[in-house]
Amino acid sequence: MRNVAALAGVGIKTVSRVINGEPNVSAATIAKVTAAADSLNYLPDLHAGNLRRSDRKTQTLGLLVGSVANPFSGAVHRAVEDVAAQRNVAVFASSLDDDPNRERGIVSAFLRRRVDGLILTTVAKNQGYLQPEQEHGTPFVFVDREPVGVEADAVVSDNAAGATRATCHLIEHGHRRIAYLGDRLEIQTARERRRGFLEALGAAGIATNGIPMIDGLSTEDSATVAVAALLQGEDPPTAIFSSQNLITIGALHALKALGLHRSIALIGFDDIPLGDMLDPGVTVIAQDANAIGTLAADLVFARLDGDDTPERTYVVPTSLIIRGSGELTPHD
Amino acid sequence: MRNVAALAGVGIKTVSRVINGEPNVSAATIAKVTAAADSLNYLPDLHAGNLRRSDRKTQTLGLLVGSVANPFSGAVHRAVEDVAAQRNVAVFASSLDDDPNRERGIVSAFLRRRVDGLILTTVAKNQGYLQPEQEHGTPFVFVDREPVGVEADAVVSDNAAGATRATCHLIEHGHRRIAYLGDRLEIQTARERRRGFLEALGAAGIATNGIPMIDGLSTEDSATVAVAALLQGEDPPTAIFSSQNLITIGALHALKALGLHRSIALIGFDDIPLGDMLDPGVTVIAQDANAIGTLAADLVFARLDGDDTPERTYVVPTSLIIRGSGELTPHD
DNA sequence: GTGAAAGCGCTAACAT
DNA sequence: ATGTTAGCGCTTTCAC
Repeated sequence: MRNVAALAGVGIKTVSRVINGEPNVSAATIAKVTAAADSLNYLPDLHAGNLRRSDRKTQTLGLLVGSVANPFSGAVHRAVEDVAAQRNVAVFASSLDDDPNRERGIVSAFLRRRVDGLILTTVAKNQGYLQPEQEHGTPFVFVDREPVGVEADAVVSDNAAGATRATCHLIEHGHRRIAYLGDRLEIQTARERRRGFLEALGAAGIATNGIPMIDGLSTEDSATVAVAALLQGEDPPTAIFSSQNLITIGALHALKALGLHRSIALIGFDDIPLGDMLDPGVTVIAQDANAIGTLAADLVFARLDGDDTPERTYVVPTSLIIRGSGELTPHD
Repeated sequence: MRNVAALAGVGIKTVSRVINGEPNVSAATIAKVTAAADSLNYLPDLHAGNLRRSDRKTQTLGLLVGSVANPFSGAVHRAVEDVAAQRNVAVFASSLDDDPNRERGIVSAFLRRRVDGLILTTVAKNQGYLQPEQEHGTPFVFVDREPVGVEADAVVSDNAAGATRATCHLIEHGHRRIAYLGDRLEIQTARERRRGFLEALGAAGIATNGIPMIDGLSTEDSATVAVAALLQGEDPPTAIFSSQNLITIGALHALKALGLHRSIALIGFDDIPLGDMLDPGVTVIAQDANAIGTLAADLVFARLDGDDTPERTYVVPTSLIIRGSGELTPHD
């Protein structure tokens, strides 16, 4: 900036004014400064400016998701980016892999870089460690899972209701012996979906003891193995409710390998890519990742703009997408 | 930091030494400073430090991809992040949507934030605008597409060879009338894959005039429409080579809607999710997104570590994954 | 082993 | 309409 000022033959503050589009600079001066800046390929240092700027905003957001390689996370990320881009805000993205030990390290890496706000999918038992930073004024929005130990906005799917809907759909198609495939119980959404499943069975008067329930599935392969064992064991289920996209894909592999994909019903929570192209199509409870990401970003910016209404949890509805696999009956 | 120094009863420089793990501080002082920092929830400001630090490294990388919601981009992103995380480097990710007008804006947003290096999938005709920044010492690595107008490292798939391989595979299965579905010709990879396709036909002595070739497909829907028209027109092909994952998915929809998915052969460039679960399975030329991302990140860090060997392009091999759709014959 | 002073690139506050 | 001075939070340099 000094060099630009020297080349343009003006003071450094005038350059600052031109760069930031501040008023009270003559057109001739603007032209001189712009020309000098261009010829030197000058790009202002956002962080140096921020150091002294009164609002202290870095125009940066931190986003923590399950994995940037996961389609659900990717869709959320994209929605957040689109909102942020309109305000010239850049987005840091990190993958958590549902590892509670990485959580604090990643958050602190964001905070050291003085992000203006954070959008987080967390997995640690408690997010109380964020409280000092929150009091300091940094807004947090949790997505997919609600925080524990700190009051903050959260955007989640209606996990229990969606699971109930899926289960009722299977029951309506005549199923009584429905297996449940779940993620690790540390994860809040897994517990919610599990609860919704059990409530549907209860409401239909189906005894839940003896129902095959497998928790703790965290990878596609573990689901494939578990489902294969289940279907080849005694008294196999006539339908399966799978509570997460990778688990659904694992279950599909097992069903296909055993040639049972046209006889055992399946509904998955979370849509899967090309679910409409399989035979039968895969019936799912779809989350609206785009709506979730957009809302989360809007909330962060609203807080940054001074919104100080009480923190709350926003529930984004899921939808049942009927494609065939969930409509198989026990007699197929 | 001042507050920490005051609370610990030491000078500010001593706090700096403790935070950065510099030597020549007594154990007792370290303990005092650490306690003070903890009680104040102190987190150093990375950018303020960087302003005066001699190496001027922000521990930040910029990544520009097609879209963070695209599975290929997501896999590249994840690989880059994993390499960066080992060095405590955070990653900015932005989506380009193959829009040349957005390219410079995003790059300049990264540069204003003084990223240490850039990994870019570009689409503008020319990247000469990066030259001043490159001379200034910022390393660039291009992924998926080579740059024009600037000498820089690039990591690409063997696009032409992969397309040739796919086409030969179809020819070996008896096809002579093979349709080509391509992305917009502004995109370098699209041109390379097109070239590979034509070379395979030429080598087999198949006349290329009259072969149905459709370029400029950029969305799934446009591919569906184009393929439907192609198959219902006069003299339809017996096989299709699709040059990109979204196009392949669009083609699959058209084939299925017309009930031709078991009679028209199809090979796609780029793997697609659940390609193994469809019926028939989708034969593809798969890119190794993980290898591409890892190599690109390794190259950026090598440059940052002082590697000054000549810039070059690295070619990552693709692989043919046989699943059924590419092995249908003209008589099926 | 420790601290004081200067300065990184920029903006706020106050001149002129 | 423009420039000057101080200072953001930190590291450098150098003195103690």
